[in-house]
Order: sequence, then C-alpha cells, then structure tokens
Amino acid sequence: MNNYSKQREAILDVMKQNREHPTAEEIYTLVLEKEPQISKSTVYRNINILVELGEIKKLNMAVGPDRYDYLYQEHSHAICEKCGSIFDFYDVFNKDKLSNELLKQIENNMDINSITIYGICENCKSKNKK
Amino acid sequence: MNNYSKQREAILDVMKQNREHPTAEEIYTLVLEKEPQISKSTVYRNINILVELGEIKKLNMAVGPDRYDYLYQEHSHAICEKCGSIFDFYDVFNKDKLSNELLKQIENNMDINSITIYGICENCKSKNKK
DNA sequence: ATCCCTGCAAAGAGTTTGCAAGTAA
DNA sequence: TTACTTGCAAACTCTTTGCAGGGAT
Repeated sequence: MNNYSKQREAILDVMKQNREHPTAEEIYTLVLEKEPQISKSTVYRNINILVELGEIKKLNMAVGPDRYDYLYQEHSHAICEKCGSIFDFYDVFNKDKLSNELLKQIENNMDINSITIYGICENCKSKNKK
Repeated sequence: MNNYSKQREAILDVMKQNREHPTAEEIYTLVLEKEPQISKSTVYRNINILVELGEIKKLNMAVGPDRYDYLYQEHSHAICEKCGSIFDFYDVFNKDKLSNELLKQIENNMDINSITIYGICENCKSKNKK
C-alpha cells in the first residue's frame, strides 16, 4: 500500500481544504470536480488508506455515516448524539495525565488518538422541550 | 412510546446482567434464552427505545457494529480503534469544567452524556510492530 | 516484472420499516 | 377502543470486495 495515484492526492486535497468533517459521500462529490471519472469505491478505499496512514482521522459518529477530518491543528470534537452536529474545540484534556490514569485503571497501556465528547446540543435540547 | 412488554423487560434484564458491552446481535442471542420467540427487529426496536429513555447507552464504536451498556455506575470508555476492545474507567473528567470550556469555545451549550477516549490498545500496538 | 491502483458491478454487514395481528391501558 | 407492540419479510444505508485492466516503481 503506497503507490502514487492522482485520485488519492485529489482526495487528500479535498480534505485539506474542507473543515466541515465531510462524509465519504460528500468527499466523493467534491473530488468529482477534480477527477470526474473517479468511482465511489476508489474514494472509500483511499479514505481508508489515508486513515491508516494517519493523514486524516475518522470521527466515530453517534448517528449517520462516518465523517472524516484533516487535522490541520490538534483538536477535539463534541458531537451531538441527536443530530450529529460536530463542534471543534481546543486544548482541554491533559493527555499525559489521562494516559497515566488509564495505565493505572485498565492495567494496560493505550496510545490515545482522540477524545470525544458526546451529548445533546442546544438546538436539539430546545426542540425536545416543545 | 411506553407500554409494557415482556420483550422489552427481558432485554433490559439482559443489559443489567451483562457488562461486556454487547452488540444488538449478542443481546438478541441472550434474550432468546428467556423469550425464545422474540424477533431481531423487536430487539433492535427496543434497544433504540431504551437508549431514548436513557436506560442504556450506545457506544460509538470505531469498528464493527454498535455496542450497548447499562450504566450500573457512571463511567467512561477507552476504545481501541483497531480491534474494538472497550476498557471501562472511572472518575477522570471534570464535567463541569468541560461544560464551561465548551460553552466558551463553541459559543453554545451542550449536555454532556459521555466522554470517550479512542486509541490503539497494547495488544494491537505489539501486533503492528511485527 | 511486479505490485499497487483503478472503475465497475455485485455483495456484504448492520439496521430500519411496512404490514397485519396481538396486547396494554 | 385507542395507542403501543410484536414477528415477519423486505427494504435500506453505508461500506467492502472480486475482477480484469491500467499505472507506478
């Protein structure tokens, strides 16, 4: 896994320019502008390769299809479990401390890739009150 | 949504007795012992209802099917993005502080339901080194 | 030359839904 | 007697895979 392909490069370009956490489907639509002949399976395949290589990150959604993120800057996500909205936020967790806690509590080490907050956003909260 | 049914009760019973974060499929198999005629769609439907009611929690997995948890005690999860292993851990996050940070950073409030750490577990780490 | 890549079409996993009949309040 | 629930089967969404040909190293 690692020969150059213009399709993969186009996908990575899209990810670098997009900070809206697109789905595979959305990435496909965007890449079509540059590579009109690309197939959806190529998009899925390359997304997986880019995730594997650590170039992009997969967000573990509570609802709907997977979403992806290019990490231009280290950050975390808060995700609404009702509507799937994603909010970026920065510098809140002390990962070293967390690593130590984990090591202590689960008697096991773990490389922390990300920390995600799940909850209900303002918008969905007010909808429910009706 | 809220009439009694023995099927739903049986599912909740299974969840109360099981701390292995079962999938819908696993819950189905377990419930079959008590309710041999139950159908898989009833299991899926009731899992969703119990999540909606807040009786059980859905874990947002990085790989494989959704998993579910009965919260006998407040805790968080660390999930391996490679193999899907789940580790429970306790009392690490200060949710009030996090809520404040979120309110500040995303100019929006959010009810925090859970905080999940994603990473690579010891076991998968050593496999990759081969 | 060899291995990785592509597009296409088909298949797969996991989950939801329409329906007619049964049960709870 | 209305509204919720069930089992069944079919449908649906999202994603992966087999294949034959093309491109990269």
